[in-house]
Amino acid sequence: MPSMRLSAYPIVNLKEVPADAEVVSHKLMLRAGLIRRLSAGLYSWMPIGLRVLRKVEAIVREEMNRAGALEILMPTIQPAELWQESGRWEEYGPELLRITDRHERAYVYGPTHEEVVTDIARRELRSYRQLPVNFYQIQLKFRDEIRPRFGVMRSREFIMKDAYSFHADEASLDEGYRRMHDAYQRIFTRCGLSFRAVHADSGSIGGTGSQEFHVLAASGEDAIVFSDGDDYAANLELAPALPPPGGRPAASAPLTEVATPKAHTIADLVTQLGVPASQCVKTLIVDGAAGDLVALVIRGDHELNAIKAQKLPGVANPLKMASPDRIRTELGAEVGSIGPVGLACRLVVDHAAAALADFVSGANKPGFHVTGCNWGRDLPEPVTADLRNVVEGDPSPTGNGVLGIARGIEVGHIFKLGRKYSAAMKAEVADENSQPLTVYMGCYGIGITRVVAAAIEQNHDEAGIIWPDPIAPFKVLLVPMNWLKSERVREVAERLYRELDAAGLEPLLDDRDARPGVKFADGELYGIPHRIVIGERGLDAGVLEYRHRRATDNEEAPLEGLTEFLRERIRQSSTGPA
RNA sequence: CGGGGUGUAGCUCAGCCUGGUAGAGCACUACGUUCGGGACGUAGGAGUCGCAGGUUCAAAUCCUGUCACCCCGACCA
Repeated sequence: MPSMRLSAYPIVNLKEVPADAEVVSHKLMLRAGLIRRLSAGLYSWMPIGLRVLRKVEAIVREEMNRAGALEILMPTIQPAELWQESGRWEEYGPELLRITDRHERAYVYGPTHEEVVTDIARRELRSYRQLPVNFYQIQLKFRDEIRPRFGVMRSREFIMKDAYSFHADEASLDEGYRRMHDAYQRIFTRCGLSFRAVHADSGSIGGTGSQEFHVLAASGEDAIVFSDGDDYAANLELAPALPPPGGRPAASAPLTEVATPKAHTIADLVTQLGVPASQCVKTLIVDGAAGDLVALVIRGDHELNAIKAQKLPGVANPLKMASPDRIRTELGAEVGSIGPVGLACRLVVDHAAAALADFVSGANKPGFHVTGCNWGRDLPEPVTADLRNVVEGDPSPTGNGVLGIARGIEVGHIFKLGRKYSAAMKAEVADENSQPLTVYMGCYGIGITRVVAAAIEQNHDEAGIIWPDPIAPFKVLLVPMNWLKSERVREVAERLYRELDAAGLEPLLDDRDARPGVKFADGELYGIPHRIVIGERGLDAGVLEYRHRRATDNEEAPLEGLTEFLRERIRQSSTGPA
């Protein structure tokens, strides 16, 4: 990529951030002038931002090619017929931007390309001997998000690398999936990011296996569960909560009704009755699949896991909380004082709640709760299930170690699709007996634009961005002091700029007539990892000053052989992500 | 979609309640001083007050409509 002189760069960076920026990456990208907003969820990439984007793309492209995938480019606009054929014209909902051309023909602006690529496959692929094959592209997508936010992190238009593999059998699909998994590991490692591959819910796209790749960052939107005992990692939605070890303690207290005026929450109970939340039980009423109601019982200190709950037989999917009116008329209870005792409703009890003795719950009577409640004595032995989110310290489902929870930003997702699209769209090849064989598919995405934002979320400080070397827009920032007046500084700076440029170290020369403080501050905002200061002071001693963006002190750098010096520093800072 | 909020200079915002013909800081231009951690002075340019209608002698300000943008919301038992 070409190097650059800042005097030729017209984009002014901002001291104050536009009021609508909430997350750091959005603020910093705006401040540094990497992106500019055009409209809700639509951003232009400015020169320096584009450089970063291109670097990520280049790494992705190299690793996809290395993994044997073939790059193609499919249109962003797709005919509605394909979506009608796959069934997603109805399924996809308002996120799908539907457009009509001058002939009143229906199109969509593609939010993803399964249909188009499957269409390519069924036209081009004739024989099982052409399999397996993996087509990928790096292309714009559009998803009409209800509420685009966080800048480029959740925008409506974004750049995605999407790959689709086609296989003759499941073993081949497994193998292709594994290759993509390995390629993703290499991609995010090469980007210099700290990340985790986690087991995921395959959700609406369907299919059998799926993993998400998350960049770890405190501001991440997703909770990721991982074990300290092995490499188990999963989405919070998916992590199973094991039943507590050991049996249930014996009942020791009598069932007692207590007045609890104005206690509507577990927190109220804790303060009014002086019991820990873990001795309370909450009873949530949800719609059943058959139009009935189902009561879900979990411990007071736990949270309901909607994904787990809606997978229960007899529970409406998607999960829907019952309306207070229905609860009143059909169960004769008020929200806020519901309990399992004597409730005229099917009960499903979380393992942890089922292991309680002498617990507290609602009395199904406004203003009253019951204490000393016991399964098998005051009410039947419960039907149990896993209903809750795991919490820190729960045992790992693999049996090794305990679980911790971290936050992550989803930047990649790999799926085994199976035959969902190939069957719907008749993507068939001839098998060894010339019989039609419906192909197996996998799909693999990386949010390229989101990777850029995630890299910033993970790597920044008060002063600005700290790019990992491999995706930094420039590797080296040259800051000449007293640029206008000192001919000596100017000569050295020019020489070094040409030298570093020729060596491929992508220098950015700050040749603006600006005060040093401004140059330093801007350099830190931009996050250029390696900085060289050229000043009279150093030149007198025959040296330059070097400082890594993460360092707090300067060190000497040689005037002669600077290229080698920097190569070594770059090697060091590229080896390990922070 | 429901609820709330905001549209005034490139950016951040004041002015609106109580109508009288538009301001500050940053940014920008010119000159001078300054110059190793976001300088200072002087002078200056820049705004259809989102848009349309209405009320009024007079509207950024009041009324109606409209558009755009932002925030919150399905974990309450």
